[in-house]
Amino acid sequence: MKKSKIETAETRKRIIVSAAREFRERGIEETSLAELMAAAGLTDGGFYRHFDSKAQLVQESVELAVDEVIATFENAAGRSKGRRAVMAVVEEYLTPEHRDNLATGCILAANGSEVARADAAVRERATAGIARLIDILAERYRQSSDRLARQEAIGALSAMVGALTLARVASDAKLSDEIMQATRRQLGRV
Amino acid sequence: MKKSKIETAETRKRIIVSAAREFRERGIEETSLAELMAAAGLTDGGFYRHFDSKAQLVQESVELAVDEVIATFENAAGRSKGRRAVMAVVEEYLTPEHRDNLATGCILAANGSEVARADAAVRERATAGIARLIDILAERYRQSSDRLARQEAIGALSAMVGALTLARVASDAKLSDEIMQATRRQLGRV
DNA sequence: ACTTTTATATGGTGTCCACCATCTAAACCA
DNA sequence: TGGTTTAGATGGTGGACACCATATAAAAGT
Repeated sequence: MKKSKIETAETRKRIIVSAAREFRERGIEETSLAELMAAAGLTDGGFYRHFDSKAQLVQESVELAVDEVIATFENAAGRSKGRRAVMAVVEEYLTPEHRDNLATGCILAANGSEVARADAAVRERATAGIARLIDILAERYRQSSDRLARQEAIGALSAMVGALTLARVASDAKLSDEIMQATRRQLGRV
Repeated sequence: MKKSKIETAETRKRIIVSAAREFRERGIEETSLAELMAAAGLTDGGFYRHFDSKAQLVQESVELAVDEVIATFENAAGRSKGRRAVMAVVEEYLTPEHRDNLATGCILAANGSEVARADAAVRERATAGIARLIDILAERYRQSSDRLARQEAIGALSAMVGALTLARVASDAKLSDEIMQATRRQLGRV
């Protein structure tokens, strides 16, 4: 049954949004097209009317997820300036809520090691995202007239992604919480 | 053709060693038993003489890989004391060589997001490894009479794992190098 | 109004994978 | 030494997966 152009565009978008969540929740390779289409309320046969391949959907979903982290960083930084703004991002990033909600969280922490092995198109999108996140933090560090703004921004981003990943690996709840808390505090030191 | 007890034990060990490398290189779920057995110089039929399931092999391989990172940390720290020892670890961890050699590198960076989704047995082994790595670094920070030794240790480990993961995602060689260099320098600041 | 186009459903196909049954020859044990 | 056990090879099996052919019905175009 044919749908109108608007509905078709909406369906396509819904598949991407849904995939961006599922990939972060269950992993990219681990999620099948059938699961994805079901999550979007469709059967899997129609998939190829919207995408050439799973690889193409992965690219677009990664791009969307990357845009989401960027928006989250910008939102968290909000109207604050300097280190205050950086710390607002850190405080929102390293929380039990973020740790426990893979589907809506940072793709670099949710799929980091998988993206590192992904095809060039996917890695390029992720790379652009990393560059943007560094810029967002560096800009704030610079507002605190930090001469090593960019270096600190990179160090902070690395620590955030690493800490969240480790906190998710840790099956010991206490250790998991401690990893996030210690990294938060460490980044808060001048 | 039956093999002697010694040979059997050697074969079993060879499969685990080989798997620990392949899993880091290609990913755990992405590596098939047939590939693993071929890499160990065997056909896949005999696999179940040594292991109950792929899950069991994964557990033992992860354990081995975790032991390897721990040994690498201890070795790099060597006879140095305090922050000097920590920096020796960092300088060895955040190098192009480590970045470009997945198979022999840190499992937390190579399989972080995958291990976070793994079964309880695997996560427990990884968790024990994380705890040990933190202890190794904290002990050194304490030698420099750092009152926040444990917090610094956790921050440093998070930054190392995060930076290596991001450096591997980055398809831009310059950015990749910069991520490692900046994180090295950032961790070197007192 | 009527023809053409197309979004999705249904029902495949070929391939890969974890896992298994069986065989064989060598090691083990009495 | 002869019977038993077993490491590993060979050749499955059933299920999952990416992807495809076809049918259908509704939207688009004339």
